[in-house]
Amino acid sequence: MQNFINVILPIPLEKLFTYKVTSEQANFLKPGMRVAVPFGKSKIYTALVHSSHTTAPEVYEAKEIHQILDEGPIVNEIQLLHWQWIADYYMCTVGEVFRSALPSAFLLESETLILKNQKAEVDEGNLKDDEFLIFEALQHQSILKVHEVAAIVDRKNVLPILNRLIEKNVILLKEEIYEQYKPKLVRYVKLGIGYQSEKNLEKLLESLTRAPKQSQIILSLFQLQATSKKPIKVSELEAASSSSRAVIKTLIDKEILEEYHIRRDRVEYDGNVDNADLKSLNEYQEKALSDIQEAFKENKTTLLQGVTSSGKTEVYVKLIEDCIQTGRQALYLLPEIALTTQLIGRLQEYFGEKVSVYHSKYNVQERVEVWNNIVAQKPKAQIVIGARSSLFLPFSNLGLIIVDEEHEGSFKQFDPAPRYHARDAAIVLAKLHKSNTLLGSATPSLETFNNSKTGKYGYTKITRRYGNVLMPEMEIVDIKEQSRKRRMKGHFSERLLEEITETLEVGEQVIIFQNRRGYAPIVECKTCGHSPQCPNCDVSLTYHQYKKQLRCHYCSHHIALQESCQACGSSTLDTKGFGTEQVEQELHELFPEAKVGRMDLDTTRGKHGYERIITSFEQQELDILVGTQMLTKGLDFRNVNLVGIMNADSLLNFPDYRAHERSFQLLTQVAGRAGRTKKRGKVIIQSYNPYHQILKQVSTNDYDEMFKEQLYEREQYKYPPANRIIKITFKHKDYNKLNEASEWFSKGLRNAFGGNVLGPEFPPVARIRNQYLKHVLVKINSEQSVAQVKRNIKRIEKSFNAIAFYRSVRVIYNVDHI
DNA sequence: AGCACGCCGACT
DNA sequence: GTCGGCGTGCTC
Repeated sequence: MQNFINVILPIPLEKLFTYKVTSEQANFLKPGMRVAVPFGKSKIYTALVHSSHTTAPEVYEAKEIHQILDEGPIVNEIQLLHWQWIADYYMCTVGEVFRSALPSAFLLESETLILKNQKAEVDEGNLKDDEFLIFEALQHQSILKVHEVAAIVDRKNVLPILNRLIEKNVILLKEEIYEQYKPKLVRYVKLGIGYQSEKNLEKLLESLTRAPKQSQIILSLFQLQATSKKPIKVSELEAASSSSRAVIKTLIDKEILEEYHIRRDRVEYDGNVDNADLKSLNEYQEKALSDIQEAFKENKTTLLQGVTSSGKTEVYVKLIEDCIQTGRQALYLLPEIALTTQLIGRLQEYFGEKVSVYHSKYNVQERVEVWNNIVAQKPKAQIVIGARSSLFLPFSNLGLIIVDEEHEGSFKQFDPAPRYHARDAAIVLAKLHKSNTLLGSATPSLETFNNSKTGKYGYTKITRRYGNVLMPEMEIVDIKEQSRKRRMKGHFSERLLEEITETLEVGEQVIIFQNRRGYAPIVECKTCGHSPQCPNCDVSLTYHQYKKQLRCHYCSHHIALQESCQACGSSTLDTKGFGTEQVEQELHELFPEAKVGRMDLDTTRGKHGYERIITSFEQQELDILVGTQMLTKGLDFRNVNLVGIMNADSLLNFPDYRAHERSFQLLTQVAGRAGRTKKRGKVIIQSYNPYHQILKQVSTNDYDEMFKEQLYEREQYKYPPANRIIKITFKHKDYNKLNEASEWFSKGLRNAFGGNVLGPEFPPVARIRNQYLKHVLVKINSEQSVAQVKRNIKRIEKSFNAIAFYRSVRVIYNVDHI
C-alpha cells in the first residue's frame, strides 16, 4: 500500500497536487503541516498538507516530497475551511489565500546556487566574455545566486549561459531551500568553568593587574551577579563596565568568560505589567454594552455606532475582558493606519502581556513569532490586535472578533488576490468558531447599517461624547464666493485664517486636512499648455517640492523638476491644484511664528514613521499639523481645537458611486479630531459647493439622513447594499488586443446576465506601468444566486481562455469591489 | 505564477 | 548564421 498526500501550493492553480510519501511520513504528517515539494523541472515550493490517502493517481506518477518542515500543524482545520470560503467567495484559488495568509518567512522557496566545478580543468580561452565573467567571479566567491549572476553579466535571462557553463564543466548547480526565520538569540556571559570558585578568582584578578579594562569587566560582572540572579547579557555588561565589546571578546577568547545564547521573543511587552483599572463606563456605554451582550446571546453580529470620541474603546475592552475570562481568544481588527502606538499602548495598559500585535510594519520574523505563539496557545497570544491580515492567524478558539472603524475601505484587500474584505471574512470566521462579532464605527458603511436596519445584525449606539463634550461646531465656507472677491490668501479663506490665528493665540493646536500629497498634482506650461506625463502611466506627474521632483503616484517613476517647458522651451511653468506640501508652505508664510508639521505617505515611511510625527504633535512641539486621511484614524490629541478642511470638493466629486458615502465618513472622522476634551471644538470646511447635501449632513451630524438618501440612490442605480457587484478588470499592454478581448468577454456576460453588465470602460487612469486597463461591472440583484452568477462568469472565462489570442489578457475579479 | 520549449527578427 | 525576443503549455 502506498501513501499519498494532497497539498495546497502557493500558486494560482485551482487544484490540489498529489505527492507520494513513505508510511512513516504518512503517520507523522497531519493536515496543516508544511512540506517542501519539487514542482516542475527545478523549483521547490512550500506546500501545505491538505489531506492524506492511499489512492494512487492514475494519469501521472506522483513525485516524492522533498522534506517535512514542521513538527506539528501550523494551520488548523477551521482555517482551512475559512480559506476555502474566501477562495470561493472572492473568486480566487486556495493557493492564493495560502500565500497571503502565512507570514512570508513560512513560505520558503528554493534558490538555485551556482558552484564552481572543482574537479574540472577549465580552458579559459574556451569561454565567452559573459561566461568568463562568471568564471572569474567564482574564483573570488565560491557560491553565486542566480540574481547575482544576472547582476554580473547585466541581463535578465542567464539560464542559457549557465547551461553552457554546465556543459563545459565549469559550474555545478544546486537547489537549496532555507528557512528564513531565525530565532533571535541574545548573547549572555558567565565566568568560565575554571574560575567559578573564589580562590581561582582571586588568582585571576591578580593576573589581570596589568589589564585594568579586563579586571574592571570582571568586577562589574560580579556586581551585576550580586544585584540580580538573572543571566547577564553581554550588552548589559558592556554598559555596566563602560568598556568595549572587544575587551569582553578577549576575555571570552581567553576562556575566562564563557558566552552562551538564549532564544528570546522579539515581540515582548516590556511595559508595566500591573493592569490598569478599566475606567468605569458611563451610562451610555453601559447601555451599549448590555445591548451588545443581549444581541450576542442570539449570536448576532452587532453594530456599535458611537460618535467620535464616545468611548467605544472602553466598551471593547470590557467585552474582550469577558471573552478571555471564559478562556477564549479575542481578535481586535483595525485598519492599518489606525494601529498607532497610542491605541496599542492603551490596550497594553489594560491587558499587559496578554496582547499580541500583528501588522505590516512588523517584520517577517516578528510575525512568525506571533503566529507560533498562537499555535502554541500561549497566554500572551490571548488577545490579538492587528490589521486585516491578522484574520489569518491560527486561532483555535476565538470567542470575539471586534472590527473597529468597520466602514474603512482599507479593510478590503485590493491587490493581489485574495481580494477579500476583512470585515466580511471576519464574520464568516466568527461563525466557524461559533464566536461573536462586533462592528464598531461612528459612520458605519451603508451595507452594515442596512443589515442592522433589517434586523440581520444587532444594533446599538452611543450618541454622547465621553465626558459630555459637545460635538464640534461646523462651519462651511464658500470659497467660490471668496475667490471671486479675491479674498483668499493662497488656498485659505479669511474665516479659516481668523480661526487659526485665534486658536494659536490661546495656545491650542490646529489640524489641516488636505487629501492629496505632494505640492501640486499637475505642472503646466502657460505658453503651450504642455504638462509632464508619466511615460508608463496615463497620468500627469505630481510635483514634490521637498525633493524638487516630479513623481508618478502609480508607478513611482520620477524625474527632476524641469526649469523650462520640455515642449516649447519657455520658462512659464505653473502648477495646478494643490497638495499637503503646498498647504504646509503657505502656512509657513502666513504664520511664520507657528511650527508646522506634515503627515502623509511621504513623511511617515519606515517602521517608526508616524510615531515621530504623532509624538511631537502630542507633546505640542508642533502647532499645526497638515495631513491626508492618515490623520483621521484613531488619533487622540487632547489639545486640538480647530480642524480645517481645505477642499471638500475633491472628495465629493470623486468618480465613484461611493464618493458621497466616503466623503461623509471622512469629513465626520476628521471633524471628530476637534475638541476631544472639555472645550467644544470648531471645524471649518472650505468648499466651492457649500450647499451640497453631504456637507449639510456632515455639519448637522445627520447620519440617518445621509443613509436614507444614499440608500435610495443606490437602489435606483442597482448598487450595493441592495445589489452585489463584481468588478472584472482586464489588463494587457496591447491597447487593441485589450479592447477586443474585453468586448468579447462582456458580450458573453451580457448573454448570461442581460442589462446588469456595465462596460467595458477605461478607468480614469487607463494605463498603469505600461499596462492598459479596462473594467466591467456585473451587478447581481437579490433574486439571483451569487454563487450561480460566479459559476457562470467562470464558465465564460473558460471559453475566453480557449481563444489563444485572448489568453494573454489578464482577468482580475474583484467581488464586492469598493 | 514560474518556467521550459519552440518559432521569428536584429545583430556578428 | 546565432542570440534573444515572446507566445504556448504544463506543473502532482
